[in-house]
Amino acid sequence: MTDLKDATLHKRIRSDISERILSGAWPPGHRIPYEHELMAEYGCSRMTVNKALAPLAESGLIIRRRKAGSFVSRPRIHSVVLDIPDIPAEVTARGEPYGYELQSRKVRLAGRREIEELGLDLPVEVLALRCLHRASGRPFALEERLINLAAVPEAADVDFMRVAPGSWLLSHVPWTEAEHRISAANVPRATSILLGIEAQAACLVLERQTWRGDDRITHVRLTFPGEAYDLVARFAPQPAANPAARR
Amino acid sequence: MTDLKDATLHKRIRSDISERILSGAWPPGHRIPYEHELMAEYGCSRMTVNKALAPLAESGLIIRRRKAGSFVSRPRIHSVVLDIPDIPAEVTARGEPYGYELQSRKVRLAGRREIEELGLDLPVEVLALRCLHRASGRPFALEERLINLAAVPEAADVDFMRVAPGSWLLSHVPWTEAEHRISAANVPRATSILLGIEAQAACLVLERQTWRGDDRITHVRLTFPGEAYDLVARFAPQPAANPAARR
DNA sequence: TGAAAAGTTTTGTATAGACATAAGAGGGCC
DNA sequence: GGCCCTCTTATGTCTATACAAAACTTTTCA
Repeated sequence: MTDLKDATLHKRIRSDISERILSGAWPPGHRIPYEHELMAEYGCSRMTVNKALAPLAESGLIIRRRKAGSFVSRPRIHSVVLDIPDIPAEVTARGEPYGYELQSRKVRLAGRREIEELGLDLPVEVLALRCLHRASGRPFALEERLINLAAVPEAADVDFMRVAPGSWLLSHVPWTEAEHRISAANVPRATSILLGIEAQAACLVLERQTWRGDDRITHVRLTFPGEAYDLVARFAPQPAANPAARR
Repeated sequence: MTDLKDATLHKRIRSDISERILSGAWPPGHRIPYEHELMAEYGCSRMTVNKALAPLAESGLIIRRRKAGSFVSRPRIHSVVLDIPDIPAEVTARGEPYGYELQSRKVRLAGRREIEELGLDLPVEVLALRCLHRASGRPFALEERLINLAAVPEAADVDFMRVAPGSWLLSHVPWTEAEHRISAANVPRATSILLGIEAQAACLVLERQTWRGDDRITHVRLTFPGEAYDLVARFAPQPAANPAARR
């Protein structure tokens, strides 16, 4: 019951409770002790109990209702923390030498399809980049990226032969929102040739759209050969670190 | 600066600060005001300021050091909350009629490959299920599931003709950990026939392994026709609700 | 000069009390 | 029975205070 790992009292109360919930000892719907009962049990003040319970309510593990009490929440949380890869870091983390190659770079007005991908209304100057990431010399991912030069004019002067656009953007442009779309696709022949795979082989496609406030910063499509790549998300419900890993 | 949406003071302080960080006004490394400065600015007690800042530190957006102060943390968080679908809910949420069909059900000793998928050491009795989920009559997902009967003996008596195994497990068996693997694959011919797609069409494959403590509960592989299905994760860094959606 | 000691500042945790708010429980009235 | 009002109870938020721990700064003393 008393967990010696957690030094402070409110953390110990919190982990005692979440442990009982997650072990199934307290099933969904079960009423957990009132604050004053926990005060008595742990011999502490109500603020301390409240500090233990409030984050459990915020994370959705319990539901609190005035007068009624606190209850283990019914619908089990069903979301997962997915670690989205920064490709150079990802490849080197696997212990493979990382290679990067800028294949094309153009500044131009966004085409119709690109306007849609960037979600813009009117034509705008974009920087269009296509890069190939390699692991141990083999193609690892094809990156097709549009950068909105109206929002990030500095990008026009960066030497993307040397630095990958994802890394540069991540460290130079703050963002407030991102949307990821993960899908499977049969890619066009040109793409399959670049990736060195068969024409009909399935690929994992990760698209990311990034905003800063209302400005669209960038849209990127990463195409991974399906055979060689998985995304792995591990959910350990405690709001601790997220130990995501990849094959 | 002052956000009228957030009724309570500590939430307003919290969102004011995270807003300035996420907009880039306070870049990584920037020292945010001391607690006593925020007390003066908002005219409140230190406990209230602390209640605003503590979750920001816990979520990793800021780093707090005694004597030195609190700072915007350097490495930008790069993970994403992905909403993993409960298929019946998912289909009906799209406004399509949901159909479910149990295709096969067997209790048997786990085969070699299945032992590996369940991560077991020795042979064990499993319940093997194959179900097809339909949306508007069309195949939506193929579910291939193994349930470890040593861990969940009750599953042997459930009528999985009527209730989908995912829904039953979710509401009857608590779990403590889950690992998800997302990949793209060209599926075997038998699967493509079941899903009513071309033999070489790419599919999105979602595998989930669930634990309760050290016991493996279930392993499931969901295969979605790639053309018809995306996973979408929207990252809005506020630790509020996760507004995930799907195409 | 240089290392140890003392002081200062900031965060971390906890207490006790106060008032507000929501909502279930029960009683009385039509 | 059904409806409204009041009473009660549990949570929600906040204050003021206290002491502890960490870490940077200054002073002291060998």
